[in-house]
Amino acid sequence: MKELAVECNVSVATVSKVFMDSYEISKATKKKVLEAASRLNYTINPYASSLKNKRSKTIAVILPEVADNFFSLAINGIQSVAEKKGYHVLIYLSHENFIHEKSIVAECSNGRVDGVLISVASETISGDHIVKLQDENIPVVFFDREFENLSVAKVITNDYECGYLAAAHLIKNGCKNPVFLSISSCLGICKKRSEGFLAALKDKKTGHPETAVIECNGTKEEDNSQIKKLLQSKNRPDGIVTSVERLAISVYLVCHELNVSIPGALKMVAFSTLETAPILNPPLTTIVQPAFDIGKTATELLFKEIEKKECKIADQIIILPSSLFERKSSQIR
Amino acid sequence: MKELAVECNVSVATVSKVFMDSYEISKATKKKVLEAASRLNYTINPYASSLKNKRSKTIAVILPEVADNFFSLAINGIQSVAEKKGYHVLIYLSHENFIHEKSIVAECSNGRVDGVLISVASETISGDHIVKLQDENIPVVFFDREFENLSVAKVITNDYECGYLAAAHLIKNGCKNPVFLSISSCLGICKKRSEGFLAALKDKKTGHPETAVIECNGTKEEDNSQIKKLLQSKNRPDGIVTSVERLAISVYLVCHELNVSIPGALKMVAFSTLETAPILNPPLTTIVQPAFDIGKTATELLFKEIEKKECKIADQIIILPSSLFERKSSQIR
DNA sequence: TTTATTTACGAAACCGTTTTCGCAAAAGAG
DNA sequence: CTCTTTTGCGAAAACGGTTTCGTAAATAAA
Repeated sequence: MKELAVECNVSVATVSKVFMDSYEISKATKKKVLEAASRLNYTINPYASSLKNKRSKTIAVILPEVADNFFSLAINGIQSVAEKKGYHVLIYLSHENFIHEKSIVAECSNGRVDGVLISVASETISGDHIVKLQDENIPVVFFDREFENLSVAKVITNDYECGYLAAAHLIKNGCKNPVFLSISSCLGICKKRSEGFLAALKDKKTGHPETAVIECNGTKEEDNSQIKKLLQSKNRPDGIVTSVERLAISVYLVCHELNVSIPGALKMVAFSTLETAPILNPPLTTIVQPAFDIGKTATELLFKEIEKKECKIADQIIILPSSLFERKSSQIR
Repeated sequence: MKELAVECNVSVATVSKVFMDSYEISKATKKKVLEAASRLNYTINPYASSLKNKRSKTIAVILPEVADNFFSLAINGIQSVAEKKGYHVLIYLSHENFIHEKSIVAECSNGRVDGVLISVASETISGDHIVKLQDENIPVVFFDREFENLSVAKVITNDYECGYLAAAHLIKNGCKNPVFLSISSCLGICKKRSEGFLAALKDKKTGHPETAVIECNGTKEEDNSQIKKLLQSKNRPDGIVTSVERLAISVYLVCHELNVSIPGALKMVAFSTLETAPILNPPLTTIVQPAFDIGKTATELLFKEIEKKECKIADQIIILPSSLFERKSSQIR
């Protein structure tokens, strides 16, 4: 900037003001400086700028994993609005691990980011790290996976209703013993989905509510063998609802291996945004979350607070409904 | 930091040195300062730090899109090493658009990042923006999708061989007229895969090399209708190799719609890391890239230059082989 | 005991911006 | 033609660290 200043015979203050597009500077000098800048291809140093403004123009996105198609789509939504605002997006992966998530969140509190979007890990058992972040005046928005009972803005889907819907759908189609595969009993998303699921079981007086929610929170191999055992047990279910995408794939793989016919012996509904759902064998009935919109809306909400248009977003809850796509995996045949 | 200094009765210089773990500072004061820091929960301001060191501890990852499972896995690999090094990861999406890619790359040249990992957009028709980046002394590594004829480090897979392998596999299994669905004639990855594909056609004296490479570079809908037309034409292929994941899904969807039997009427091989390949209808023969390792290796290479362990990585090429998983979609029946 | 060296720390300059404040010159008002 | 206001710009002080260099005290060497 100093070089540019001497090149143009002005002060650094003037150059800075040109880049801020200040009204104090005449058209003529603005033009002169900008031309010289592009000639020397000079651009503002973002960190010096951040230091001065206390604005990083960066947000953090904390995800449990990125292999799930849901999160890929959500990232797209997030990116689309961040970019429009001229913001940069830092990605962090918690790998479903609470300790890891805490250390990531801690990294976000020293001014590195202006806001945080987070979908909590399945192993997260406390919201203290999030509260601490808010205490440091960093806006936070949960998207999809919230941690309950916190005064934090959230963009989620209608999990309870969808849990209910999934169970009701299976029961309507003849299931006598449907089960729900959860990944965590702490996770808001799983709790609500399973609660809705159980409510349907009770309403329809079907199945065994006491044992109908099964937790799969191991490695992929552990989950697979757990599912295998489940499908070979004497009280094996005739219907499964999976709470996340990867469990749906596991169930399919196990069924192919054990020759369990879907939907003949087992009907399935999956919470999933899998693009390949219609071309699976058999086509998979899915409850699909509006992943892109969840990401987009959460980011818009975050910016409301970052830009102080709306000072307190903390208690705002936005619910974007999911929808059931009925396919062969859950049909009567 | 100033507050912390007075709290501990030392100078800011000393505090700074404590955090740098300088040998100049005694065990005792280090302990004192660190304790006070955690009590006041103080952490170093990253941007002030970056400004002074000219190190951002951040790398950029530029991707065409994130919906493709390949990139999700690659991000995991990238993140795994960046995290170990204490680096942060900025994600940018080019949406396959060249102009967009250029503006993203430009953003990376003002010190915001210490290095760039890029998988180029399919519409990228020049490498000037990349060269410019290198001129600014920002290390760059291509991963998976390179732009050819540039002196830039790259981590890629054995595309030519795999293209050859795919065609040979189809021909061996009885295809008389296999085609290759490309997304761009400029993209190194597609060029090599299609060249390998064509070489096999010539070697085996099969098919119509002049018309065997078809470019699908439109929207999803445009690609779908192009594929539909292809499968309804009188010279319709009896084998398809798709260069990217999304085209494989498109072909399957179209085949389901048109009732084209796979592998009866059409055999398929896809370049893809789709986790659902074995449970598709029919199971899909894939050539799977070691996505995680490509990301990981590329990042390691990048850090070699960032940390100046190896001054010039520019011409290094690392090839990680892909492997063919034969499934029903390409079998003789 | 004197001199040389090591240890532990502080003062101050600097990294590249932004912003306040002051001040001329130009323009407008009376 | 004087007086006020506006316009256009520069000097300098931050922002929060890092680093060089200097120095006093403690230790070692002679």
